Amino acid sequence: MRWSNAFIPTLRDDPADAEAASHRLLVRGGFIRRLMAGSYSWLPAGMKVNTKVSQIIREEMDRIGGQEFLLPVVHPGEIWKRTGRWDDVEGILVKFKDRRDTDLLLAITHEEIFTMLATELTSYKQLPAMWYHLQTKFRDEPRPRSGLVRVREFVMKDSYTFDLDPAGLDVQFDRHYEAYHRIFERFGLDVVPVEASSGVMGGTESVEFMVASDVGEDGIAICPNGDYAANLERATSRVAAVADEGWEEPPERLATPGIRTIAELAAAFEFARAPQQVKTLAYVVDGALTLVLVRGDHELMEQKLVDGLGTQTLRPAHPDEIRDALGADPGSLGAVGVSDMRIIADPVLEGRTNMVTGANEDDWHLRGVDVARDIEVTDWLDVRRVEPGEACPVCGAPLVVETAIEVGHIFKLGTKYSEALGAKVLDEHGEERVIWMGSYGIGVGRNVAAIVEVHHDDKGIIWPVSVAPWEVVVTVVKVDDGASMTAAERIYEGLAASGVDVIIDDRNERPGVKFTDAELVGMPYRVTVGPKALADGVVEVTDRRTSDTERVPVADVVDVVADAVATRR
RNA sequence: CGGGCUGUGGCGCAGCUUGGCAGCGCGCCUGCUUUGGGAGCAGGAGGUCGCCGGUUCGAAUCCGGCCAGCCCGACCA
Repeated sequence: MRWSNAFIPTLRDDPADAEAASHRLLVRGGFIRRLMAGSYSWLPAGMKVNTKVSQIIREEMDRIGGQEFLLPVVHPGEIWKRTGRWDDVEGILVKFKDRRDTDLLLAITHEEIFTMLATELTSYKQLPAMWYHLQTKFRDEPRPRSGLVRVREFVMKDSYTFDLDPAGLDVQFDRHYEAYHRIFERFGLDVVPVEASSGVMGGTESVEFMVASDVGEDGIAICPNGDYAANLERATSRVAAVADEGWEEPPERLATPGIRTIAELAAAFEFARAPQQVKTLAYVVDGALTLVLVRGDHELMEQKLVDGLGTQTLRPAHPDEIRDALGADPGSLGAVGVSDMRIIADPVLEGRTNMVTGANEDDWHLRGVDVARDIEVTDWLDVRRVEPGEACPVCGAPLVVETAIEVGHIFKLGTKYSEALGAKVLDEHGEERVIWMGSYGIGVGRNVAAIVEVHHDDKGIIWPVSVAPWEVVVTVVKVDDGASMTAAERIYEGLAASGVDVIIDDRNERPGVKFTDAELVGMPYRVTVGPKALADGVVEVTDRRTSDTERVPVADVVDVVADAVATRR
C-alpha cells in the first residue's frame, strides 16, 4: 500500500463529539466515520483492522471445530413468534413489513435461524456440532455511546453448539472458554472471565469476558486471590453479621416529621444507623405491586431481581400506585403488617431484630422491628448490589469492584430454542431427544475499541502487531531525494516479499506531518529513510511502543524488521 | 424515556447578549521558496448558518415547533 494513494483521512483536531480515547483516536486516525448515532462506516485502515480481528476469531473457532456459515440479517417474524421473542424483546428489536405485509425484523442475534437449520440434524451421530458466522446485528439501543463501544449496528461472531445432552454442552462451552482466551490474548487484551446474568437469552449459565476500562459499562466484582469474579448484575458477597441489641416488645411507633430518606433517619436517631434500617422499595412485578426489602445501607441490583423472579415485566412503582396500596409516600414505607402482597427480602435481613422501617404513614416510622416476627416475607432473594471491600464469597478477601468492557459472552442455552423450533435427533436407542444448545458471541467492533482503549498514548494508537492495519510503515523523509526513494522502495518491496504487511509513506509532505500521522495511525514499526542516515548506509527502525530507535544497515533492515514483526505476531 | 449541552464550508471554532455585507484557524487547489517532528509567502475554491414556521424594512442572531448529535441517568442480549 502506498500512502499517497490511500484514503487515510487523519484529523489534526479531536472530533468534537468524541470523548472516549478509542472513539477519538479511531476517528482522528481515519479508521471510522459516524453515519448516525451508534452507526459507523469502516474506512480502509479500519477495515484492515476489522479483517485481522475477524480472521483471528475465525482461526480460533475453526481450531475448536467450528464451521463457518453466513445467515441473513432480515428474518421473518413468524419464527421469532414461535420462540416468543417477537413479543418478549422490547425496544431494541426493529420490526417492519415487506410489500406482502409479512412481519420482518432485523436480527439482534441468530439463535432462531441457526436452530431452524439444526432441525435438519436427525441423528445423534451428527452431534456434536459447532456452527458460527460473522454477521451484522442491529439493536436499536436506547443510548449508543463511546464510539464503537456501544453501537446499534455491528458485526458479531456468534456461534451455536448442538449436543445430545448437558454433558456434551459442557464440553463445547469449555472449548469456547479456551478459544476465547486465545482470541483475547492474540488481541493483546487482558480479560477477566466473570459469572454473568443471562438476561433474555435464557439458559442456565453464562460467562462474560471483561476488559477493565474507564469507558466500560459494566461493574465487576473481583476477588484479589482469584477465587471469584462476577458481574455486579449477578455478584454476591459475604456481609458481616450485625449484632442487634435486644428488643422483646412489639414494634413501637416513632414520630419522624419531615424525614424521608435513610440518611436523614440515620442522622436523627442513634439506634437508626443505616445498617439498622430496612429499606422498602416498591416494584410492579407482572402487574402486581411487590415490596422489595434490603438493608438500609445496601442498594438494590435490579437485574438480580429480574433474574431471581424469572420475569422481564418489572418496573419501579409510581408514587400514586404506592400511595393507593400502602397509604404513604416513598420515604415512609415499610412491610410490617403488610399481608396482601408479595414481599421479597434480601437474605442479609434474615434473623435481624430491633430494626427501623417506615410505618406506611407519612412522618412515622417503626422501631424494634423483628424481621422474622413482624414481616411476612414471601421470598428470600439475594438482590443487593455488591460493594467494594465486601468479603469474597469463596475466601473472604475484600472484593475489588472495577468498570469493564464486555468483549465476549458465552451462554449455556439449554433447550429453549430447540424445543420451541423442534430441533431433535434420534439417539442410539431410536428415541427422540431435544438438542442441547449453547451460544457464544464476540463483537468485532467493540473488541477493536477495547484494543485501542488499552493500547494507546497521547500521540495515538499503539496497535499490537496481530491486528495492526499495517505492521510497518516505511517513512520517506524526502521524497524528491532520488537515493532515499530508491532505498525506500527496495525496503518496501523486500518487506512485502517477506510477507510483512507494509505501507510506504511516499506523500510529498514534510517529515513532521508523516511522523505525526504514523504515530496517530499506530503502526508498530516505522522504518525511516532519510538522506542523512542513508549517507552512513543506515536507516532507522522505531518501535512505536517504546519509541526506541535503532540504526540498521540498509542491507539488513528487511531481515531485522521481518524478524521483529514475526516474533510479535 | 428524564436531565444537561450543542448544531455556522471537510475538521475545530468565533459571531447570537444589543437583528444590518457570514468570519477565524486547520485542511483543500495554483505558483514560488522550503524539507529529519504538524513550513513560509502570494493568489484561489468552498457555506440552504440543522429544518419548518413566525416577528421585522431586514434574522445565523429574537419567538414557536420539529429534527439531529454528545454527555449524565434510566435501560441494555
